[in-house]
Amino acid sequence: MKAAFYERPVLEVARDLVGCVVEHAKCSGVIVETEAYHESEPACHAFIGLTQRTSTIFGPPGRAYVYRSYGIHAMLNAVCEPEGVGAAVLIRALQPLEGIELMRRRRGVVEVRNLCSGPGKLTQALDIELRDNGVDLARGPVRITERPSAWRDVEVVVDRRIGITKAVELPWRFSAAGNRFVSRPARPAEPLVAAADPGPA
DNA sequence: CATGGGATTGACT
DNA sequence: GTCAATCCCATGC
Repeated sequence: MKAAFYERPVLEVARDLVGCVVEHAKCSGVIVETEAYHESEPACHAFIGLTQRTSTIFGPPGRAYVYRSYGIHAMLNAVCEPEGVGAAVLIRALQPLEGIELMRRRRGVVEVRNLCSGPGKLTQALDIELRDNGVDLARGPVRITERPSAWRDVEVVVDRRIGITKAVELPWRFSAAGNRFVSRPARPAEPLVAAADPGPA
């Protein structure tokens, strides 16, 4: 997709990326889970402002922002909104499409469901690393392309982001409804009216 | 230059 | 459920 796709409100891009395809190093998968991050909220790296680490997030939309987490895992994000605004979409899970044997070798596991069902897993499966920080996602080597026809009308559900300690209440995680390749299934949405069973506290 | 904190994962009780 | 691995970067002396 071209830069115009990413130069929009980050929540829209995060929703629309579900169903699109990520490809790199002879492997590909359909995005089934994303999270949005924006400079206005403290869970976003860009919240602290422009630093060496965050310069990619403030750069032109449509680039990859890749950083290391917990010293071990590389995280893949798509930079969004106009240049100068710090916003990005974290790619959290893929449904494997091509190169499954190669993914198995890279991951050291056999179960297809375990190849890309987490942000650190999918970068390992597709061999995405810090060297890919800043690459143009329309040109590659890491590339994101449009939804295959079977995913054209995928149903997307929303709930809270995972694994953060700040701004935990924001419903900024998007996943393909009922998909088995997500890192964690979405919680059912809060009912608008209290049900007969109030549930836990 | 020293220190602390992770947008996680896998192994283990 | 608990917990440690491990590295990059931001911050403070």
